[in-house]
Amino acid sequence: MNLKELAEHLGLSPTTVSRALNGYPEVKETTRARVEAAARRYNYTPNAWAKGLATGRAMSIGHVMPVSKMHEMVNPVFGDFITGASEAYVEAGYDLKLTLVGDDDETARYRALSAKGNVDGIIVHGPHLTDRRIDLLRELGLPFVVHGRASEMPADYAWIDMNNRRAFDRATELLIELGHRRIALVNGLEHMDFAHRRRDGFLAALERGGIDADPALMRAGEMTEGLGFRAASDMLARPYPPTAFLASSMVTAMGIWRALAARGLTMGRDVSVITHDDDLGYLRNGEDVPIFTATRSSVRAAGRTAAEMLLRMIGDPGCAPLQTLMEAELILGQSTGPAPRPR
Amino acid sequence: MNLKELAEHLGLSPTTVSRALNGYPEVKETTRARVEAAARRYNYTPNAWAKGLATGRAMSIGHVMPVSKMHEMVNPVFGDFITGASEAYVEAGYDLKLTLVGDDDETARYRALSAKGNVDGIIVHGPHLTDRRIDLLRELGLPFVVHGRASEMPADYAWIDMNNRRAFDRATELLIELGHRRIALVNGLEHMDFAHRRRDGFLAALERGGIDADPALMRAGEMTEGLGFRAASDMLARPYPPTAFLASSMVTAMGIWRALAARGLTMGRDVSVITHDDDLGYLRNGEDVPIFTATRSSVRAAGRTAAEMLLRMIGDPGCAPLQTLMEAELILGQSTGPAPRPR
DNA sequence: GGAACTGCCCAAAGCGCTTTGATGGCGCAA
DNA sequence: TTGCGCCATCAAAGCGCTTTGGGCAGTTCC
Repeated sequence: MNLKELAEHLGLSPTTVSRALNGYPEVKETTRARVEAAARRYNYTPNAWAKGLATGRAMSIGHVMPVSKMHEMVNPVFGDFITGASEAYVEAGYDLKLTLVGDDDETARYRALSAKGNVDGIIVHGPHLTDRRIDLLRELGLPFVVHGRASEMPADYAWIDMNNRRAFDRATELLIELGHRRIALVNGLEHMDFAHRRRDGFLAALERGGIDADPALMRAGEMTEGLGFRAASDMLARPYPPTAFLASSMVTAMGIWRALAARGLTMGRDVSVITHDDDLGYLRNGEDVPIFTATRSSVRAAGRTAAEMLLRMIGDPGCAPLQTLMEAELILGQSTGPAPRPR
Repeated sequence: MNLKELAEHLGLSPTTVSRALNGYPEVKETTRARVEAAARRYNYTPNAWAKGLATGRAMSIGHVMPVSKMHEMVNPVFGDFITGASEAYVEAGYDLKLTLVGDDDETARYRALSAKGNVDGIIVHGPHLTDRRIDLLRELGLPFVVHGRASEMPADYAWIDMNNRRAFDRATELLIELGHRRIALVNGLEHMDFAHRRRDGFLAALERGGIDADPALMRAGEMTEGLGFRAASDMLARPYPPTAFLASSMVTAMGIWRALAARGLTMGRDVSVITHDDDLGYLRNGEDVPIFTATRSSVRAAGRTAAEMLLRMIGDPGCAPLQTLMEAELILGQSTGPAPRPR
């Protein structure tokens, strides 16, 4: 059933039917009601292609996810982020177009996405410290929101980010207050902006605490369970092992915990662990009592807000780039305790 | 830059340019080369909407993910599945359109997706034992592939599935051979088809081993870490605790492991654990040595195959529904060992 | 009573592409 | 020279929708 057929059924012109369905004021209310009833009855849905062609609006948002060549993995927070964003899209009648790209052909894919004209805006995932994608998108004139920031670039674009620096600063500070002096950082890849900022926060707190950073206690890599396990195993085998760990993700923290267990150490008593917790649906940090002391920030909420920001910018092309900074909460769990007395 | 402008630049008609770019035989090779060069130079990309409208093909595949109301979570295997599927789409020039739906409005969303005509096919995620979606899609006449099966429905649709029954049968058999008699199952929600089949396999192996299934040792729920922890904690507190666990996912197994650790039990010695391992990028089951003994099947490979099947079916509408059954491998890790002597 | 609105509806022109059905030019055989 | 077939190209129709620019009543205003 298309518009023309529907119009014939109703004895109206396509014009009027179109206007009735799109809420234009120049149709009589009784006519509109008739049209809407018929549309429902015949299960009429406007053809997306024709509509896109006629209006120039795609009613669709592109999400471009980098997929790491190394582990051929997509960031596990992605599912939650998308879930949040999708709520906003559904409400606004938008579709979500997903593109996964390897690091190589990325700019080409952005260009194509823009030229094909089948997205109204883009969400950029996983920004690096300097990120050419931002310049490219600005040049293409396509509205976009970055999930995260690119610290080394002028900040005149739209972004939503968690205050990574502050979060890790506070977490480190807490460990110092508990008496820890040998604190290890198991971070994400530090060319990724979020990881770089976390490192900054970590180092800032150490410095305030009068503690020299020890490169041997700092590790960065893709945030897998294995990274946590290997990093912790290595560090614990050293002459002056750390008494506390700061981890960039729950799965990494679980790897650290496994390494502790393998050495017969008890988390929260022998060794303290703080992790960042993205509040993922399938990997809650405990139910009533948190397992890990953690800096927590819901990535799902971030997804929803990012989508809302983008939709607002699409709706009002003149508006300045929106920016949102979310603060993480520091929640106390069972994985931290006072530093053990040096033996 | 659109087709008409490009044609004017070249002093050709839009017809010829279109044919040249789409590989039709009736243009001279030298002309084709000229056209292609110009297209590249002016960065011409055909407008997706116009193309879709003219051809009736959407060049886009819909993925419809149910998002569980209970934990507002999307299945964590999703990211990997999509990564696999996306490889096939990129090669074939297809887009991926993602729709997340709550359990309520699902049929409406499928109808809309079909009527809007902006997908050529659909991948159905998370089928239940009986699943109305399959009837609906058949009725809509849209090609589709189900990731999983719906056991209680006629199997004349296209699907790709892992042999869940066999996998859990073998895993249970292994535990029995190791001397375990009190074996617990911590499963996914059993109205989901995969979980139901795993349960069947588990029960079949118990029966062959002459062991009565104990309802107190069977738990089903959303496959979170918390489920594993709670189920194992409860069961271990019972008068006759299990000596082995079978878990439906890695995160659940990690929850079980945490419960063991909390009671001072060592996995692989005091209590054995086997899990299913979807071979997720960020949650590898150990690097060289597997942490868990596991039934393993790559969900990423499944995603890729599902996409290829769907594309083939779209390319050849006459072809019968394709079906693929993948076998899981049973890999030995450190989490299993002989049943301890009863005290 | 005529002019100027207003309310409701319609015809037709696009949007950018594909595809059908010509068209003109050229070589070749009769 | 005429006639035929083939090659390379083109004009125009159409995909299903929105939107511009009327048009025709009926109403209001001076």
